[in-house]
Formats: sequence, C-alpha cells, structure tokens
Amino acid sequence: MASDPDIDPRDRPYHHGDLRRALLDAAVRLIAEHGTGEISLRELARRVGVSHAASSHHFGDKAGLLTAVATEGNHLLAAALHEVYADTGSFLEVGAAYVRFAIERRPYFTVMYRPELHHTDDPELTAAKQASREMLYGPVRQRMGPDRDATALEAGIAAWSMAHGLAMLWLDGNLPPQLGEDPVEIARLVLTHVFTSPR
Amino acid sequence: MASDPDIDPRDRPYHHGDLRRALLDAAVRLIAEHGTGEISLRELARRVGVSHAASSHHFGDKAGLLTAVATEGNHLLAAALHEVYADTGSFLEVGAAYVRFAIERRPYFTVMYRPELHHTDDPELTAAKQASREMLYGPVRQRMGPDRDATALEAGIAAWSMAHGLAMLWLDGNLPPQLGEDPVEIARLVLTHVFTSPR
DNA sequence: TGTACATCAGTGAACGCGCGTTCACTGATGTAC
DNA sequence: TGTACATCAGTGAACGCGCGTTCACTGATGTAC
Repeated sequence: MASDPDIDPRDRPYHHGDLRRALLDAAVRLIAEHGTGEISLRELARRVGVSHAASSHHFGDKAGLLTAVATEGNHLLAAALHEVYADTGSFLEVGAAYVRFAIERRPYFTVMYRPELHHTDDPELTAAKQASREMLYGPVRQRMGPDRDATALEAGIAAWSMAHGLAMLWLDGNLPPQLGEDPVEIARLVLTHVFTSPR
Repeated sequence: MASDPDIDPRDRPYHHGDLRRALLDAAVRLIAEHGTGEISLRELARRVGVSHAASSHHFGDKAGLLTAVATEGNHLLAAALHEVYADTGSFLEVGAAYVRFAIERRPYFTVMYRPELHHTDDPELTAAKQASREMLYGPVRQRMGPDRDATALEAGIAAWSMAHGLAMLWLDGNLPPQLGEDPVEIARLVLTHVFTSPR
C-alpha cells in the first residue's frame, strides 16, 4: 500500500521524465488524504516510486515543495475567478467560485492559507498571490470608480472575508445542517447579504 | 532556556497542586510562540518543570490536551461575545469582538478551528462549541423573529463568516496595509457591509 | 558521424533528532474506623 | 488521636518510530567539436 503498485522497478527508467510534476500531483493527493498540509517527504517519494532524496533536486526542501503547491494553487484560483467574472460579470458568482475552489481543490486551498509551511519570501509565490488577489477585489474596485477608493476596497475585503470565512467554516464542518448540503448554493444565499441589507 | 529557571527542583513539591491548569496555561503560551497548534508534550512538560509523562494523568493524550484548550477557548469566546452584546445590543460590535478575540487570544482561536487536533466527539467540547455558536447567531435569529427563520439564519451565518474570514486573513497577514493597523477598527469598517448595501 | 566531457537527475546509506506512549514504580494525600 | 490502607499524582526509563537533510556516488543525457 505504501508504494504505487503500478510501478514495476524494471519499467522505471533512471530518469523520471517529469518528476517535478509527479511530485506536485502526488503531494496534492497526499494532502487530500491527510486533511492538512502535514505530509512527509518520504511518504511522498514512496508514492511516486522514487528515492526520498530526489525531491531536493526540484524543490530544495520541504517548505520549497509546499511553496510550489501554494504558488500553483494561487494561479489556479486566479484563473477560476477570472473565468467566472468574464462570463457573468457578477461579484456574487465570483464569491461562489471562491467557495467552490476551496472545496473542490481543498488541498491547494489548505496549503495556500498556511503561510508557516511556505518560504513566504519566494518571489513566484508572491506574484501568484498578487494575481489571485487582483481577481478577488480588483473588479469591485474598478466598478466602484476611482473616487471612492476606500469604500470600494472595504467592500472588496468584505466580500473576500465572507467567502473565505464561509469556506473555512464549511471545510471544518462548522455550518448548521439546516443550510443544506451544497456549499456553492449556500455561498450564493449567504453572499447575498454582503450586497443587501437584511434589516 | 528549555525549562523554567524559576523552578528550583528542591522547592518543587512532589504534587504540583494544579498541574492541569499549569499545563493548559503553558500550552497556550507555547502555541503563541510557535504560531500553530503543533506543540510537543515533552517541551510543554519541560516548561512546567514536570515529567513528560505527567500530563497523561490529566488529559490522556495529546489530542486530549488540545481538546481542553479548544473547549476553554469556546467558553472564553462565548463569554466575550455575551458581554459585548449585553452592553451594546449591536451585531456589529459582536462581530468586532469576535475579531478581537481571534487576535488577542490567538492561540485559543487557532486551536479551536483545527478540528484535526481534537477529539471531536468530546462532549464538553461539543457543549462549549454550542455555547459560542449560540452567542454568535442566536441574537440575530432572535431579533429577526420566528417567522423568517431561514433568512435570519443566513444573515447570522453571513456575519459570522465575514468576521471569521476577516480574522483569518488578518492573522495570516493577507490584508492590504491601506486598511490600517487596528484590526478591530478594520472589522467595524468591513462588517458594516453585511448590513448596508454598497451599491 | 563519432567521441569526449560537462551537466543533470536520481540513488542509497548514514546522521542525528525529538517525539508520543507505556509501564512498573514511588511519594503524598485523604479517609474509614 | 492514631493507624491502616486505598487512591491519586508524578517519575524516569524504555520502546519503537519516522522523519528531513546531507553526501559521495552513478547512470543518463545532451552538446561542442
């Protein structure tokens, strides 16, 4: 069970071909199984069928690997949000897409928001974070016009906070069951309250 | 540095007196230093100046200790929210108090929302969580009246999500600096958007 | 087309570590009579 | 008031573990001439 039964050592060439990609994919799968960002490089190597020292050639150390996961996650998130906003032009749908990303790509999401696992000064990670940030509250800021910047920023943060909090609470099983079972539908219902007064 | 220099082994009686309390307090301090819920029972015991096997008498195992931290945290949160609501009657201030709790009592907050560290079926923890939950969206539900239960629940979840997300993002250093430096003030500004339409 | 050689990718053994849990034990406390 | 004894709280040694990193190495690849 520990190592991939599909890999016969005799079929395996000395050079893997795309070990970096394989390690990243296996890491995401491992994180999905463990539920947190805590994975072991040795277990990861066993999965991929490779020496446990091999990953150091691609990522340096463990934090380097998880930094790469976080970087990729931010790019995936940015792309998902961009697509939804381009298609619908709706802030609410962007928020719902954020929640969908958190749930469907939970391993990425988890690692993205555990900075103690990263090399936080990594320039590629920083760039990827900025890209996803811009997709998050860029559109709100833009639509509200340049003269009301402060309020627009706050509104963007408000929406991001709500989507983020809702995703976190759902992932931890903290939402009451009466809300239903589909987290994206819940997100639409709840996010309505950012833009509409319930009073 | 590893063990408390104040404790001279000759002053220390065989029985500690209140080891349970001392372990909990030291655990909270350790978590504050490490920034996450990952602490070691051995390091904890060193701090308190006690054998590393001693904690098992009070908490069983490591998850038991962290379950107790989470339980206490939920009670503290419930009390803080209750007091603010009793004093002000304001939902917004309750939300701001939630964010303040997350920041001022960060170690508790962190452990409370990492269920993989707990015995999630612990009855005391369950009760404590319900108590803090009730303080969170009970007031909203109550004020909105029994006839609009679904909407009221959604509004409560919306406010909780926003406060929770905002706290998380602030703790991870993800908020843009333009918002200012005081997280509770930021919370008031941002939470306004749950109850007021920015359009 | 062939050869020498630098570079790259992966190996496998070794190092050194701290950890959580278990266990038989001992010292202290408190209670029944 | 004194004594026996059960219970509780803490000890310290041992077990067994998996881990991340380092290092000299080897096999494979690709490029210069």
